[in-house]
Formats: sequence, C-alpha cells, structure tokens
Amino acid sequence: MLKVNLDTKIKFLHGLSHKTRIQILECIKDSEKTVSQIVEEIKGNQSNISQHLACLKGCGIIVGRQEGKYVYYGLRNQKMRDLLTTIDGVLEEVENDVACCENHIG
Amino acid sequence: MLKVNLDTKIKFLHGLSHKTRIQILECIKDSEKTVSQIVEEIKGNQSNISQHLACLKGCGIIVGRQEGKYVYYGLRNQKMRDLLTTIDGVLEEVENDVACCENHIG
DNA sequence: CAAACATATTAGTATGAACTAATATAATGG
DNA sequence: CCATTATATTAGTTCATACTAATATGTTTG
Repeated sequence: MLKVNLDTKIKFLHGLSHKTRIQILECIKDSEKTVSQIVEEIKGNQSNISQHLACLKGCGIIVGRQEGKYVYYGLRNQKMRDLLTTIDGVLEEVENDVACCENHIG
Repeated sequence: MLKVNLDTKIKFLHGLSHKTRIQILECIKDSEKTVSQIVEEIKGNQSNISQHLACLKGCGIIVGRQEGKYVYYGLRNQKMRDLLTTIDGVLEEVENDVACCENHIG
C-alpha cells in the first residue's frame, strides 16, 4: 500500500463531508443523471447543486459528460462505487454509536 | 446491503473530514496511543486535540480506554481499520484528479 | 438569429465549525 | 490530602463554507 499524500486525502474526504453531496452521490450511484434530475430528486436549488457538483468533480469523485444541452454526472469509476458501498458496510456496524454523537467540536 | 440512515452517515463522514482528525486516525491506526502521545506526534494543542478526539469518539470511529491517569485511544475495531485502508486504496487511484480541486464551493 | 431551456459562475451574507486560552475534572504519588 | 500530571470542558473569537439571488454562458430549436 502506497502512502497517500495527506492534503490530497483531506481534499477527497471533504467531498464526502456534506449532506447534500452525499445525497448527490447516492442519487447518481447506480446511473448517471442530469443536473436538473438531481436538483429535482433531492429537492435542491439549481445554483447550490451546481456548486456541490463542481466540488465533487474537482475532488475526482464524479465525472460530468455533456450531451446536447444536458450534462450527465456519474461516479468516476467502479472503484468509487465500491468505496461508497464499503463505507455503507462499515456504517451498518457503527450506526448505533454514531447516532449518539452530539459533540461536533465547540 | 441494508440502507443506512442519511444523518448517521453524515455524522460519521464528518469525522473523517478534517485534517487534524485524519492525522489522529493515521497516528493511532496501528496501535492505540495516549492523548499526550498524539498531541506530541502531530504537534497539536492539547485542548484542540482533545476536542477532535471527542468528535471521533462520538462518531463511533475510535474508542478510549482509561488506564491510570492516561487515556488510550484506538480505532474502534478491525472493520474501521479496513475502511481506512480501503479509502487509501481508492485514493491512490484518484490522487491526480483530486490534486487539482480548487473549487471547494464558493 | 432570437427565444427557451440547462447549467455555471459570481457576489454578498449567514451560519457553523475550529481555534485559543482559561479553567475544571480526574488520577497518581509524595 | 496536597501537588503534579493527564485529560476534558467551556467561552469567546476567528475563519471557512454553504446558501441565496442574480447573472452569465452555452445549447437547441423554431
């Protein structure tokens, strides 16, 4: 296992650290969607979702592909899908512990 | 694969979303350490580290165990260790993409 | 090419998380 | 018990991120 650069790691994990971004990822996990589909599904606001998509894309988690006037966003690759699945797997186990976390610092 | 509650998921991932917390996790990944050892290794400030440890603990990622006047913190279990390893694995692959992420929203 | 639709970008504001410093709690040893 | 060491907690400030609203860019269609 190679050593991954810390800042790179932070940047990547930052992508996973917001409710809206997680919702987006779940939304496009199985098949790519257009921005407007995503906006509708998670009941977001267009500008806001667009910014989160830019973040996820910049973090290398998702990729966008223009087709006509639409842009389709999907997970970058199968490994990314596997990672999300793995995280869900671990979460099942720690769900109860996590549930009682009040202290988000400060 | 069961469906994991979204808020629980957010809370958990929040634990992984800060440089100091990742440093702490790397620091204790292989063997548990006392607070003061962690503070020294990552050159942090005692109060700050203590707060981040509380966060990680509350998120169910790490566990603390008192032994005399010391408190040892370590990863909760092997699954958690596996998750961190998996994340590193994925990161190796996307490292280049991640590296050029300027847009952290706004 | 103008109108309509899809998406991105920008600016300004608001919110929440992180930091520091001070203090409190807890455990051991003299 | 009193002093010391280890860790936790609290309060206040600073700073970063997310949000909203407005506008810009790009694409298709008539």
